Amino acid sequence: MLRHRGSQASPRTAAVREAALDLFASQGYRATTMQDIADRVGIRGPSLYKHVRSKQELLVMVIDHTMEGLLADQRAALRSSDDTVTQLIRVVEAHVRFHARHRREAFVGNRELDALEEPHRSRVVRQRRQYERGVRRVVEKGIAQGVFQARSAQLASYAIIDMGIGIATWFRPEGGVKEADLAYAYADMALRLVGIGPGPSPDAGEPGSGIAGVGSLASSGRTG
Amino acid sequence: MLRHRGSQASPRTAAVREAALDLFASQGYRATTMQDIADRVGIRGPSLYKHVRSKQELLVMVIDHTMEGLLADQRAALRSSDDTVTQLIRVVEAHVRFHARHRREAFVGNRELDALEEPHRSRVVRQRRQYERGVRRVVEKGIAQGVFQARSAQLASYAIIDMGIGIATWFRPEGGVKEADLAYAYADMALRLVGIGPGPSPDAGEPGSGIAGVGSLASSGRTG
DNA sequence: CCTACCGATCGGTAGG
DNA sequence: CCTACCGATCGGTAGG
Repeated sequence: MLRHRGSQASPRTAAVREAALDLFASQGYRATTMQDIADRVGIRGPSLYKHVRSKQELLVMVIDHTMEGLLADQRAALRSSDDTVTQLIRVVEAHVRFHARHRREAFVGNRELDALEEPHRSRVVRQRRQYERGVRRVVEKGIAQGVFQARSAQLASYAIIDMGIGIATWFRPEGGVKEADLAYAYADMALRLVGIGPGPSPDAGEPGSGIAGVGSLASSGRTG
Repeated sequence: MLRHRGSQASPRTAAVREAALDLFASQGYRATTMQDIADRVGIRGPSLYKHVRSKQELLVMVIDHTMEGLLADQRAALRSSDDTVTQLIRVVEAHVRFHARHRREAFVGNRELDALEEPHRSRVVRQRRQYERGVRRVVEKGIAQGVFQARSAQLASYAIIDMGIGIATWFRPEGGVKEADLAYAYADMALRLVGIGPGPSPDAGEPGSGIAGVGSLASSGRTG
């Protein structure tokens, strides 16, 4: 899932993209200079232009690639079943797994959307709306079928999406929370959110323990 | 709640802070020039330095003010009752109301944390941890008392906080969703998340209608 | 609060 | 992939 497009280009070009992704995630797009990227790769600044047309192109590639992966994963989840509950579970799990596995990409896609020049920004905004619609339709279908209860399908789907997006902010693979456990926990919470209450079996987790090892990407802090 | 500190200074100074807040929210801190701020206020760029020491100081003021307001609201919510369910409801409602009412502030506080120089950044990160702890402790207490069921207090509180943060991204006061309704809806969802299932009375909302008028701050798009 | 201006940074190009 | 370098931008200061 989400094999780096860069792996088809020269190794150097792939390294440039990886360096850009990492720096955009940790410092921000505008705070990252072409010099920073070149240093990371071990070449001189101007040499980057042998691999890439502009700094903006690097951002476009990172965000486009991310949105395509996200949408593809969601489509697969939606196609996998006709059962609404199963669909919601899989859509949420795909969402969560993506944000855990591709934290930097998701983080950049969220924070640097404004740094995208037209027409790229508008295209990505459309893709994001489409992605949100995918979640909302499942919630609406469940409500119509009487299997979900929710005050507002719109608010419930925003809440579900936003809690998943937050994962990219604090999740750390080394932190001890396994991606699968995270996906299951969030799917359970999403189901509860829409009025289905299986919840965890009371002895499924260790409630008081919290889950260790939450660190932070870049500056991490959260809330505001 | 959260009266602009600027209102104590000269009207011009207040205008400078307001312009900075608005521009930081819509364009980002780095993308905003002192020239932009001066234009908005109707003075020349260098004249800004009669009101403010630096661009960074403007960001520090915005974010500090925001964190103080957020923490004060949370403390009031926590002090208001000993009942854990009531506390969670009020903490979530305060969180949601703040992110709806002070969207720009919350947005800037979240997105521009990295743009803060030391020691400001570290201080704000500590405040954010404190804020998160406030939510987590209520969840932990509820679990210990047996009134909440959750796999992980940590994950549940992150989910609750993150869904509220998301509000700053899409909420529009003109959008037709009233702040109070938003707060109630999110408090209900938070309760469900921790295993309490009152949910809305089945006829409390219009499920299929979604809620109209969700727009976007700055570029808005979400997810990524 | 203004004009004049500085010093530094930065994305990108020229021309090998 | 490199050296040399340009043009533009920008935060901030000098000195009224």
